[in-house]
Amino acid sequence: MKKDDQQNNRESILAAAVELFAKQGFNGTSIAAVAKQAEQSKALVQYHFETKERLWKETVSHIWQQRNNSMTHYLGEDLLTAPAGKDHSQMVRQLCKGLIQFTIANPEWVKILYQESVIPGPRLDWMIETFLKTDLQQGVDLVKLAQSLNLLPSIDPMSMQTILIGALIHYVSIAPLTSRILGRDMFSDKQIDHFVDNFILLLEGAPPQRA
Amino acid sequence: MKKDDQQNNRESILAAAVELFAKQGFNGTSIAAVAKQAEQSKALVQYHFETKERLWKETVSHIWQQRNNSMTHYLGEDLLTAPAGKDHSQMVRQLCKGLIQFTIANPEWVKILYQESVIPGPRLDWMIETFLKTDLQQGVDLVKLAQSLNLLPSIDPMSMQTILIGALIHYVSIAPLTSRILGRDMFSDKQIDHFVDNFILLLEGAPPQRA
DNA sequence: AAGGGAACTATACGATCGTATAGCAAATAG
DNA sequence: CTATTTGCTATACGATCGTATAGTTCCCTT
Repeated sequence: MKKDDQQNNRESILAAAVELFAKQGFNGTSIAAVAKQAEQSKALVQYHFETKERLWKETVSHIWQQRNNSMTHYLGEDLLTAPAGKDHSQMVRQLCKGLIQFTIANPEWVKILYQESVIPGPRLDWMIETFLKTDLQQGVDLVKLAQSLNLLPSIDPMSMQTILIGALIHYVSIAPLTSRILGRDMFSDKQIDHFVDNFILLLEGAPPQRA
Repeated sequence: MKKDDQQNNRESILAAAVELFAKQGFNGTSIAAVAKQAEQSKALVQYHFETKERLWKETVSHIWQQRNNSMTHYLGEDLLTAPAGKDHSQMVRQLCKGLIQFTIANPEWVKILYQESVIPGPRLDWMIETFLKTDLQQGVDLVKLAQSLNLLPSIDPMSMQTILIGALIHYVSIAPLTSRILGRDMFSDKQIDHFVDNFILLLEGAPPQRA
């Protein structure tokens, strides 16, 4: 029963760290706060993770691992198992909704990305080498695949990826804010559908003028 | 000579605070660090700004004020003084390039926005009430104006605003990161033009398929 | 030139930060 | 059954955090 307890305690600390690091960032999160959130002693946190930096790295790795698992769940099925027939509009819809819902279900990595990408330093260096290089390549590859299936406009893939990810992530990032200002729940299916519908109109080539 | 000195010292502290709060966030920035950056004593910072929260609020206000001044410079002229003739593509181009270059010239507010929008709390509440409500409304109004001039696709203005701002801000936000990964300077005119050109292709309705 | 107030300094407070270390109980190995 | 390792705790360290307060300098007013 000892090993199990250790795993449970370790994981509960990690889960608490995920929540706090994503919400408050590296500097805003103290080891004591993580310990309190996990209902463990501060000393135990340091026993399992040695230093704050190591705790942070393990936390980010954990977030990215969850993210990658979840990603295949949200995107893999729809895009790859139905490559042929279907309505184009429906497939783009699935892709965009998948990306948004995936981001809503996994908001931590976006928060970490936006918090750390702004601060040059060893943490950003580590993230770039460990995750972001690969991520960028995979994102561009996904766009290329979608373009080859005529799901996305055939503009420069790198630019297309920036626009796609930028628009969708931005929607999710400021959704809590927009919700409060507008008094609507931007995370509701209805609002997401509305946004995606309009985004698709744009992707399919809604002209600036009808004339 | 006393008033002048006071102004200078106060402003040098504010300038230092702008830099540090944008780069490191509220929690990551200490009063001592601001003082050191401004080459002033820590006590002087507290004399002028009382508490850290007040310093932060004045800093954010200062950032937004600069931002609003700069905004009219980057957008006001091009859009409003040439409402009639001109090539449509050229005007959208001006609008997009203007927004990107404006964001590059004023990166602080985006950093503050993305850092704080993620953390629910009194600071976000204050920002929403003081700036963000107005900002959102103005953004949507700008899109409506552009749409009425046939500069942007006539989809839902709110969605259009999210896509436009999201894509452009995202480009700037991860530009340092992309630059390092790809080995190109994404802040160079050449790269910005390339991105904007492709974005315009999308806005003008590059179809998913040519068939 | 006397007085008052504004700009600024020196110094110290308690709290909390991340880290270090010594010890303890229980499980496991020999 | 003893010895060693493992999971965990108790406690304390120096540094730095934001804040508080008393004092000093110097311009401006009258």
